[in-house]
Amino acid sequence: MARDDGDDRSSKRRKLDFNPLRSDDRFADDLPTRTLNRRKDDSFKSRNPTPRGGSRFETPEGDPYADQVLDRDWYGGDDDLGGHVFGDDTHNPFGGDSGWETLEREAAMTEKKVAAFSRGLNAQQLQRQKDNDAWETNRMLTSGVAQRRDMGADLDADQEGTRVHLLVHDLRPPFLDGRTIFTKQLEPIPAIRDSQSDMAVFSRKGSRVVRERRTQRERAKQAQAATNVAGTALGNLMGVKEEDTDSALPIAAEGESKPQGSNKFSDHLKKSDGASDFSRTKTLQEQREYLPAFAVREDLMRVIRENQVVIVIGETGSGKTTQLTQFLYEEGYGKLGMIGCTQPRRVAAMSVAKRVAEEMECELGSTVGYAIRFEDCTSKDTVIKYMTDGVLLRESLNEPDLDRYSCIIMDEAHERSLNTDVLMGLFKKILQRRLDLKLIITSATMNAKRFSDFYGGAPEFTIPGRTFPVDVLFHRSPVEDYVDQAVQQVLAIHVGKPAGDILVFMTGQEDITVTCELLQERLDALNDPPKLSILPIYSQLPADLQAKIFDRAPPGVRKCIVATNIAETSLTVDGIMYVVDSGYTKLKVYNPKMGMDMLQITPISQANAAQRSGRAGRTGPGQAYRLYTEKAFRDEMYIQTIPEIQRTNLSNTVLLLKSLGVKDLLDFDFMDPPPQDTITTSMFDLWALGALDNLGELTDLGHKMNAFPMDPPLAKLLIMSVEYGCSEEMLTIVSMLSVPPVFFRPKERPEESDSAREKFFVAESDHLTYLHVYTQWRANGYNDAWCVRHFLHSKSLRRAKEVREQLVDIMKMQNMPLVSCGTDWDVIRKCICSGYYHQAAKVKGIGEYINLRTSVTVQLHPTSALYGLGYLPEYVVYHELILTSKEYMSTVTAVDPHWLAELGGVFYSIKEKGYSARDKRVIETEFNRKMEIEAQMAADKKRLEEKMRDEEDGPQLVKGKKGLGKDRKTITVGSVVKPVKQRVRRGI
DNA sequence: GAGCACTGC
Repeated sequence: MARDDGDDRSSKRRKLDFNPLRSDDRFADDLPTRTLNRRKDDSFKSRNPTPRGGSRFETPEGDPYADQVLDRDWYGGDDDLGGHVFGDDTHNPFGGDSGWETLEREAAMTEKKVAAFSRGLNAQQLQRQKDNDAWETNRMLTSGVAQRRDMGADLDADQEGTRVHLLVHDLRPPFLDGRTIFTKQLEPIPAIRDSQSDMAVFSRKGSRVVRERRTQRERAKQAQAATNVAGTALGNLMGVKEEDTDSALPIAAEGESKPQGSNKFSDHLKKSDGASDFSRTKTLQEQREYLPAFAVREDLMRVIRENQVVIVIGETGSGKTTQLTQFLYEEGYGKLGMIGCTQPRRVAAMSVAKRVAEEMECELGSTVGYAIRFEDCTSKDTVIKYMTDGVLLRESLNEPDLDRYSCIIMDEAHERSLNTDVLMGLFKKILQRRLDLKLIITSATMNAKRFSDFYGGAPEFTIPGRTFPVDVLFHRSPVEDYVDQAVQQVLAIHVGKPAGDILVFMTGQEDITVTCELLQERLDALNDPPKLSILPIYSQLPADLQAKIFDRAPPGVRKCIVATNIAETSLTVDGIMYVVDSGYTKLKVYNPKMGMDMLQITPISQANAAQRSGRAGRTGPGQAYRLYTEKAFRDEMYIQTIPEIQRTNLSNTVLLLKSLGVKDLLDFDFMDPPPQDTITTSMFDLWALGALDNLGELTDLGHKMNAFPMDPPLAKLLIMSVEYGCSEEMLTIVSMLSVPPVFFRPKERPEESDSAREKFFVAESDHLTYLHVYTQWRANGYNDAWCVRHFLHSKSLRRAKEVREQLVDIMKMQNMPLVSCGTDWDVIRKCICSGYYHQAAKVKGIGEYINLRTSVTVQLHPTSALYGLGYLPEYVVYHELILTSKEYMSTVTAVDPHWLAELGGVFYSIKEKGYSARDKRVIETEFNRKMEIEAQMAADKKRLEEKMRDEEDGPQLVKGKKGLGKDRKTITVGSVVKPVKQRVRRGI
């Protein structure tokens, strides 16, 4: 890149004033942390309970309220846990309206509009920007980071008023011309069963008390902002010094600032002291024999001997997960190959393996081992291998028939994780090639028939469970505000019911916080209330606070755990006797039209409800209070949650299947096929990235991308970074993007954490900001205490380090060199542009951008490094869109429009007045490229159409003609594919 | 000028 031309104007009008790759002394460990003490101002919130909450429980003596509430509001449903009969007509009842939120799209942008948006600022804003420019120029010149000549050239360019305009082309690859079907699921699948139902309406509206709290907080914040400018971006720029009041205020995370070695599960498992009387007094063998699975062992083994596929219905407490593998081992299956058992979660794979190793009295990693990402605890002696489903899926890439295994158990298959579903489809074919392979699928009662039907009527075998009865109580009338009602219910239980802990299911962090606050306030308002220990839990909560829910409460104190879904399957707390179920959850749904995932509050499914209620019956009989009517349960909830494969972005999966040799996705036997829209969007994205060619076949780039366990755009960044000579830096950026957010922003100290974050900003790029954070962390010895001081999640950073190490290994294996570009951030930004050009946006207004291709208006997120820049870069690319109150771009980097045209030639070309010689050259090359692309597309289209004609002549011969059979022995299709309407082409 | 359930490679 010619930096000295002076006409490379839009991208680098600002020079970075520090080097993200050098240890920066502002972050040195020994500097005092600059913090603010805001606690005083905050406190009024918690001392000021709502009048309503205060008065309701002030009954003079006793508390008749509790029983009264129960009598009025509750009755036993006829659906106790044992009595549930779930039909198998489960998914996709397409009754009801679409649950998709459709956002208005702007009409296609005309060229005129493009021109109008080119500045997107009014006169006043322009003036402010000019002032800012002048000020910054001055700062840079005086600080010595910039030479006057550079700045002069930039400013001149601005004054000339020559702007670059991008023209946008709406090209689609020939294989996605709208006539091809890829799946049997042509219609989208609504996330909510009936969008007009009470629960759907209430979930859209949200909880009133939560809204009230939110506005209260905002008002308090405004009041604060008025009296204090320090701690803001402006404050920092102006050099406002803040008092070091840190010592007076221990923050929540400080307590865990002691160095924590690693994220390895083995470390976490040591502290589990769940030893019951039973486990202390009985030998391991006696414990095994006590399990229900033990009693049915002979029958089960016979069924497995006689059938290739068996569905095992293992109820909670049956011991299936630990015993099945051992039975198979004792039966001799281990001599024929490994016995594999997949788990949907890492912790489960690890802890179950540990338990089985103990029972078999062998070292973990010898006969019994486990494999999860970052930890392969197996050896050549391993016979019983526990693993996550993702690990097995990756193994199938290298070993398509899974030859090393004699049996595979897919545990918890009813959860229908994306990986499980893909494996299910793969097994359909594998089993036909490998008649000696045994497949055992374990499932909860209600899904068993689906699995059985899928595998041609495989036998079902039930292992009884060992749980206690749970009384299920439905609310009499629809509950409009689930948070308020949940709080009332908990208090009613607390004051009116015998001892036993309470578990409340909420949707997310905000709900949980409000619930806890309200509970405490209303409890405090009671006259001498019994003691209640209120404990929130959600995954984002720091680990030490999470651990508190497992501590036994002191005598006479009741525990009340307020949790997200995390307590539904991932965490099991003993001693829960009461469950309060809000009936809602946050569900990730994919909107292919907008190409984005969103988290939507939705009513839970009946299966979720059963799972939640069941949590009350682990250690004794329990009660479940459902904050919805029995009618709502029956009519407004899906029987099963829509499987993940039908509500998520599938570019990853499509890429995987393509490289597994699945040429025609229509032929792939999904238990529940993903919707057409989702597949076409995913394919389009892959094509736009260059992973699929114009005919829909995997390209070399696509093959390479498959080696990396991450989303396709990130994999592409890594591959491109080798060409650009910045793979060291890109490895870090990609790792940071693959972990949960690193910036910690506690509600109690928003300003401090904001200013801490701002200190890491690299102008014009959030990607580079991440690089900066990581390099600083490394420069400070990967120190946890340093993270706490700078409001960073050390857990995420450590995870990023692990991811990075794994990616380095893969790069080495792929013979991709690790090279550093030193301090040339333009190279990194250009490389970023090469991976994200399909997600580019142009400035439209203050903090507002418009997606170049889709014309969807998107916002710059206030946490972006570009926000406080003082001006808005004209063109940006972004990592992803997140929908909260608005559509926000998250992780944004400013780019040069020339880069977009050069790298994303399929979509963009340059239109420009006042050409310089360089621009002319660029434009000519781009024009030639464009012509090439168009010629290629036309040729491919012709080829494709010829192929299509061939196929219509002889539908049954298609496979041979497509050349599918050449390098594979047999092509078998599990079930008969329905004949496709003529003139509609089959999938590629 | 804001806030994101849970997994997994």
